[in-house]
Amino acid sequence: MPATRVTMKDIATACGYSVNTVSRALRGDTRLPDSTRKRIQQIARKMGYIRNSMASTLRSGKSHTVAVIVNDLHNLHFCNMLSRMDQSLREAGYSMMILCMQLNEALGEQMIHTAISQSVDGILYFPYHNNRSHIEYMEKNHMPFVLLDRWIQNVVTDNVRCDDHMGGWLAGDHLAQLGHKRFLFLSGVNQSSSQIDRLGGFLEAIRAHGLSEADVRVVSGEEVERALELMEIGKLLYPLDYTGIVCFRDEIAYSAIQALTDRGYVVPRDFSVISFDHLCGETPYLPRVTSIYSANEDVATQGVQLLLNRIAHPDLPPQVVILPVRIFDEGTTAQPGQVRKKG
Amino acid sequence: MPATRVTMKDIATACGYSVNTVSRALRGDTRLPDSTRKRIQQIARKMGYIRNSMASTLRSGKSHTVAVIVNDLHNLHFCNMLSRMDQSLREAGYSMMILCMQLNEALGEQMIHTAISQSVDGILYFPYHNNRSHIEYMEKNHMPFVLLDRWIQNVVTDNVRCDDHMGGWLAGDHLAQLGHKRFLFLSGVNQSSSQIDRLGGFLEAIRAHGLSEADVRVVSGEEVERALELMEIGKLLYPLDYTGIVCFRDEIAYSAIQALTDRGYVVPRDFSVISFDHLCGETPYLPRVTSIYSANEDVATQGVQLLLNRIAHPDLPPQVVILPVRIFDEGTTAQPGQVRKKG
DNA sequence: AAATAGCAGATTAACGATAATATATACATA
DNA sequence: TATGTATATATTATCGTTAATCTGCTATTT
Repeated sequence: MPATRVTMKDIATACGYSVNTVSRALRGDTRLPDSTRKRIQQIARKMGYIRNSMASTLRSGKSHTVAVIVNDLHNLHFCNMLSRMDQSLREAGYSMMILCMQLNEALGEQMIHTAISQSVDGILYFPYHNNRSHIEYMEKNHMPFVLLDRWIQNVVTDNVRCDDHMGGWLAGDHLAQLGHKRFLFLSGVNQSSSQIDRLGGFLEAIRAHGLSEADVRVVSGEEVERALELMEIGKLLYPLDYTGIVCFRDEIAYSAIQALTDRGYVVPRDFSVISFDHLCGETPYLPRVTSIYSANEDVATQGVQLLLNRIAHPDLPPQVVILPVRIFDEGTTAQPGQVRKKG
Repeated sequence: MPATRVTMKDIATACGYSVNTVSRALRGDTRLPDSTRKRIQQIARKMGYIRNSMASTLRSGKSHTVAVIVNDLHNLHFCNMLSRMDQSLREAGYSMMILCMQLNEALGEQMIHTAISQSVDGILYFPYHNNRSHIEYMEKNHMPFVLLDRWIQNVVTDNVRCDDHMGGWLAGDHLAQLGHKRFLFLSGVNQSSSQIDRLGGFLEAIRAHGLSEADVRVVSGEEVERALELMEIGKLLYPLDYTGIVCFRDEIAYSAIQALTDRGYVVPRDFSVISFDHLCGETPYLPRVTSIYSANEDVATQGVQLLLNRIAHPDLPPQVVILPVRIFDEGTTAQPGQVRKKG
């Protein structure tokens, strides 16, 4: 084995054709006679040839690679979607490059920079905060992209997300119908569109049941502070007689239920807990929480679809896909009982 | 804004230097006068220049990118490590490319192929089965690589893993010391070195307590069959009077505890459960299971270290790092009580 | 038989960067 | 003054591939 990689030139000399003919044979150009094409392909295989994508991309301008820019690899919600995207993209002949901001959206521009530098054909972007600048950076560089999961204020662009408003409405309607009158809304990071929509839908639903915004206490905190906030649930709840707890995402619900259980409360006897994502549907070992399911796999596949479409047709008008949601009852909600400490 | 990307040539014409000088300035070559370098850098920034990595890699032969080949993105154990690796690599000036086999190791060769095609400088490889062929493929192509988490029979190469034998020993010693006499060992996929080592260590420990292999029932199953297998725990356990359950990884333990609880058993009163990974240490919302902690973050950082070292010094002798393990008691083990159904 | 079209394949010129080499100037040395 | 040395920059070749263009040759048309 030589120390350097086999190139098309090597194949060309080995089989007596020109480099160009080898290139076309290996790309499956049908304008070559079948016999020639097959012979070259066979020799290439025998020589262990591996195409140099750098050269190919440099010359052709197409990398057949898509970057996915994501916030956090610890988050199962994201990981599940990444897995699906990887599959969809591979099926379409694309590679996926994962770029992770490690919860620090300031790195977002750097990630986009890397993606452009690597000549990706497009970007699947999961916005975190409600931040325009990264969008503008992609636009400035003529990079096709699709926003996933959330929307950004005043940005009209390709976007795939779930019907968060409807999700919030379903949660509110569910709890109100059970008879709950006061609520704790444990939200995630401020200013994300998901949070605004879910809360909005929730309020709309309870208003329809004769309740008002005054009956909801919204607690929000940065990811890192979540645990701390939750430690105070007991304090927040008891004097105000909340019985319904709405969590912005399942992980918050897990922690909330844990905190409640640790304090001797029983779910759903003392508190009803409802959440979003329904992670346990996809990942069997996770705790089961009544949750609004938002078809993550569709966000992934449709996102890929939209992006590939955008790459092929840069001048199409922006397309927005809003996916339906439904509620999965896993038994963590019930009619309100009396709120009290056990034992 | 022009429709095409800004190149070094554009910068060169804009500032009156040659392309070569621009290239050196942007790479921070100190043999250029400070004034020139800074001026060029500033102009480049103002023009929104983004280096074309394809061209750079093609010419220089270095991509400053490392591929991580992993099995499954749904697995938190992997995701946690990916996150760390991403961090370590970025700090060292490298990018990370994640390639996922989707639990199908047959795709492994294809992943390596992709990595080589993308001119990565090295590969961090998580072996799944005990399979030599992929290793040989990397060697044949002179690709620096480090095996992570597991070792492969008869393969001597850079390798970072935890002391699985000691881990198994700790688990066995812990349960035997509590007084357990019969065990169920719920293993993951067959033939992985982790499983062999953990089981080996476990057996060694219980032998030291006067017990034997006959006291252990090993149940193994492919990932996909895990759920099914676990549904039979009740059947397997009761007639044979097992009280100690060792799970190959935390997710199996979660499912096992769930299955036991569903059947009316109480952990640890009826069964002691011990496991490996201690995921709940890193991911707070996960169920707490007494578990052998294997310093995942060190596997990640040391793996990166070894690989970068190997890239820099291809002729060093192979290096193996075995990381220490310790037990975290989360209260799912206790002295054996009577095994019986509740209610 | 001349003109045309189609085919198989070769030749040449990029893509955008970096490495190797060359040049021109300024200054120091003998 | 001639020579050497360092500095600052330019010129040229090259990485491996693909795109555009070109050359023969054979077969078909008129």
